[in-house]
Amino acid sequence: MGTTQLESVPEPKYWHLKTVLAEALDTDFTVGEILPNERDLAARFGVARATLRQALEQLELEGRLQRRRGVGTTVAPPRVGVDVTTSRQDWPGTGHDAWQAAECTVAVPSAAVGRLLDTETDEAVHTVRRLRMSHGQPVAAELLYVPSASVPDLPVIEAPSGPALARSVLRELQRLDLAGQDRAVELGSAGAVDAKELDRLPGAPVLVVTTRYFSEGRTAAVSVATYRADTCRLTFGGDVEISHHGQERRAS
Amino acid sequence: MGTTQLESVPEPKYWHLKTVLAEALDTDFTVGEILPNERDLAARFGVARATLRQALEQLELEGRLQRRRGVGTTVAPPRVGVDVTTSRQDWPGTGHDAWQAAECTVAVPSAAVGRLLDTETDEAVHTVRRLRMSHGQPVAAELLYVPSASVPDLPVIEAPSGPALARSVLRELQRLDLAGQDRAVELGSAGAVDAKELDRLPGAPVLVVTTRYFSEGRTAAVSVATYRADTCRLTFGGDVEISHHGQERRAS
DNA sequence: TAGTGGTCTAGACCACTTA
DNA sequence: AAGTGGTCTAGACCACTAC
Repeated sequence: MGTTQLESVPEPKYWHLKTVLAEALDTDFTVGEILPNERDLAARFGVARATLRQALEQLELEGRLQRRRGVGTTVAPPRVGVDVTTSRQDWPGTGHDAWQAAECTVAVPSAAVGRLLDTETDEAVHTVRRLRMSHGQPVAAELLYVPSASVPDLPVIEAPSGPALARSVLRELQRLDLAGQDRAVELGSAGAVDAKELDRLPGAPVLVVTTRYFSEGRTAAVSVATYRADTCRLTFGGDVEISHHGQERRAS
Repeated sequence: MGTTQLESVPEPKYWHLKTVLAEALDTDFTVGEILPNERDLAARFGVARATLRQALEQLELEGRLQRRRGVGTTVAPPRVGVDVTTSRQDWPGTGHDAWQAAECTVAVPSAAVGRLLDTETDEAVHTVRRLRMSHGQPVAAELLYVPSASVPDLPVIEAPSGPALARSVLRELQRLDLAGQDRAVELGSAGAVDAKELDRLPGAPVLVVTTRYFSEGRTAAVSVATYRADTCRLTFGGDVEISHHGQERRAS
């Protein structure tokens, strides 16, 4: 025999299936095309539906497929690159791909966020909820925590409803001069509310971007943004330094 | 009745189970403690093992559990923050938490990498494999692609074996002055080789960090590093500026 | 050898979308 | 109403680890 492999490694069926499907996606399908349904596919490959689904789940995790209940499984477009580099707060409704639909409440943050903010336990902070759109699709849901100390000039007269308060808080925050920021990215799964806003099922994989904004030696605000992991590629373009070839370059 | 919920939302069992388990982890368990086995847990909660496993998978994805075949399920420690900010190539064997065990071959990269490198199709490049350790555990596996043009002074006399070549390539790369870099983070699943080096099963979720290094107006190298998503939190700490009030800040 | 998690099966029913 | 993916079950066997 060929001695190509000692076949000592019994590759799981779903893994092999995933490989076969991935190749098929490259050659026989175009973006947006719908695949046969799971029962047919499973029968075609001679496996149980659960096994077929394990392969599909992996491909969806890698951003190659998109599955929607009641509709079907389609070939996903390449992930969109979303820039996560911001030197100042983005203004809702301003510009190309940005944050939208702000909402604001005042609440006591979780212990973890409270620790990042250096606030007293049980101290309530302004909590702004925003949604980030890209190409008409929601890509991220953010919770922005702003201690009252960061927005001292917030008009107290108006105790407006959500959206108006959100705009006020963002506007006041804008006035602080930002000393710097601090970012972390990790994998998480979407909670119920985030999932609904991102048009995904609860538990969908997300990239959680936690940002601390510094100003005047304090932590002025903390942002926790959850990006759809299936459709997003987070880009950090801002690290290009002033090159010797004359004009300073900046990605994007 | 309480009218608290219209119970119109039949929460999936595994989701509820996950919530219950997450609370139990916080209150009744300590880091490193082993949980009862899956069959017992499933029986205790009155669900099928597959359903219980769905909950455990989510918790593992969130970095709260660690499961090892043949051993059991243990409570995972908090994720370790690994700094992904580098102004120059890290030197293997140099310093605290760094890259180790370099290996090098010469090969034609995938089409996607070739595109990032601006190389000719079918042009072979030096391919350095490194492993990043943190707290004695492997956290990332990297492939560093270096076109020959970036290391022109590489001693051609020595056509050394893997590790020696790797050191040579890294040393030569070190001599280039780095104009800047370009980073992207996305979710992926570990291939067979990465999985083995990271001590995970194939298909394990990873954070793929793709970095382009620029020098002299060209792309000098491309790095594709896959970080264990279950144990790592990628940090970008370098964005804090030295600004005393109101000096120039980069980025607009 | 015993016990663990990983894979796989063949069903069933549910929630959702579309027509 | 028909068709899709999502959830769930009750088994079985396999691969790995540790004793």
